[in-house]
Amino acid sequence: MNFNNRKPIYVQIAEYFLDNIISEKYIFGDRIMSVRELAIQLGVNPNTVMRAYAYLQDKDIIFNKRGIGYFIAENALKNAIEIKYNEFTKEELPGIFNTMEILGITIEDLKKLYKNHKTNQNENK
Amino acid sequence: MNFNNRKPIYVQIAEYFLDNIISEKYIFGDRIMSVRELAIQLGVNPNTVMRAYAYLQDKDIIFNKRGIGYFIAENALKNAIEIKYNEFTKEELPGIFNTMEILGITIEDLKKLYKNHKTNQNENK
Amino acid sequence: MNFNNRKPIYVQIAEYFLDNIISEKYIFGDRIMSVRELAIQLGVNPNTVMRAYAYLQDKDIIFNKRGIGYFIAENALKNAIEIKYNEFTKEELPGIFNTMEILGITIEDLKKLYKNHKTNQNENK
Amino acid sequence: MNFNNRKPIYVQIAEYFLDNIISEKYIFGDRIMSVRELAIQLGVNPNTVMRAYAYLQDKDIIFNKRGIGYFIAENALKNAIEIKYNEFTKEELPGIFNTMEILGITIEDLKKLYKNHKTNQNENK
DNA sequence: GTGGTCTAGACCACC
DNA sequence: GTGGTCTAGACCACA
Repeated sequence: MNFNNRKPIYVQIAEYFLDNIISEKYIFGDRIMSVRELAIQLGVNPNTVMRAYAYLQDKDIIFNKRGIGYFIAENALKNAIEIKYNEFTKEELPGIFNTMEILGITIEDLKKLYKNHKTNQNENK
Repeated sequence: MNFNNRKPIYVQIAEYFLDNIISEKYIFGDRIMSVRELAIQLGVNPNTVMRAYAYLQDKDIIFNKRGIGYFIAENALKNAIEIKYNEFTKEELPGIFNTMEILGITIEDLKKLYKNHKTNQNENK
Repeated sequence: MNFNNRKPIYVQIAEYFLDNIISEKYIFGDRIMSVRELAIQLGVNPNTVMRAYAYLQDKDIIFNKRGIGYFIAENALKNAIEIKYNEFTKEELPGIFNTMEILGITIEDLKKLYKNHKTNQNENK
Repeated sequence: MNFNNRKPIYVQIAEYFLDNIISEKYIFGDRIMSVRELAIQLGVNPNTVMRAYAYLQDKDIIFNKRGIGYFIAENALKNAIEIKYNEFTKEELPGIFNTMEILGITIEDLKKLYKNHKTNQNENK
């Protein structure tokens, strides 16, 4: 995983799980890596992973069996979608729409930018 | 001006000028408020305003006449648009498009969300 | 490090890093002193160091790992040379050449002055 | 006269006189513009001109006849050369030589840069 | 009056 | 521990 500097690392870790739960790579009951393991794999301080897990646990995305590990919760999929969707529409979109108006970018323009985005993505594969 | 907590104040001050330059409320040659003046008006420390002005000067949006004050630079409009546009397409859009794919949101869905956004905006007026 | 009064301290700190990157005393990946550490060592306020670091980061000379510290960036050498060279040829040389013409100093004269300079340097060692 | 922002305006005004005295456009006994006149012509605060004149008077480059005006002093040429030369060799050159060493620029390189400089100058005429 | 630099010290988020 | 932002207040050069 490559971290960018615009968001806290622990947030990026949490998002990684949210995304993979939504795309159902992780499903109810799956055990996820231990804090220590993941920290080593990511080259990151265990506290940072811990913080991501604490966040996910708080949101009912994962749960903890003491002494055993962390597991995907029953409502993980539903909750993950809800979190992501709310964040998207309430936190991100207003700013985006605002900027679009200031710059005079229309939804049609956005469509073109989206196509470019997809093209670039495929090229980098 | 109301500050939100998600971004540093000095960034929000700089953005205020960028936005108003793009909408041509400020044009080439206009003098902007002195550091002290604006600081008092915003209820903020002069250093904080200074930081915003230093950023804008570095980006060729404003320039300084010694002992007199800050003025909108000749290429302010061009540069402001460039900064805002790059910020938008390079920093914000990729994340947005990513989230849209994960959540299965299409450009058509976005259009609807945009209409809602506009409606809410008008209601709050 | 001894500061002179002709330039702001934060500029002199930044130049110290530029020079040492160019002479390859600092290379890609090296961690530099933390803001606080360097501030104490130089007997200077952390804000002043911070300002130098912010400048260097903006110019892609150093980068930050969150919560860990600042490191020499990959293109630090290239960028540092470019900055220094541009500063030299665009800002300093024109004035120098102008003064030389007014005073009737030739490049040959300069060569002699350079030799004196080197001699004095060695005597002071 | 176009001012640049790297030096105080009053210094640039003083330098204008020094240069023109050295090139003997102004000679002993010439009356120079009054403070007010020059201030208006330059679009500058009279205090700023006053400061330049005070500096020049202090260095025995000009003198004042009360109620009449400022005049070029007898030893203006000699003094102007001395000031300019000292400043050049003591203040400017050491820094230049230093930078040259850091960047690995030789006197031969400088010769080429000087030729470019002259070429550009002629093109702009 | 203008900006520019600096200090001292606080508080916060993050690792 | 790390950086980042902000305040309060000082001092200075310059116009």
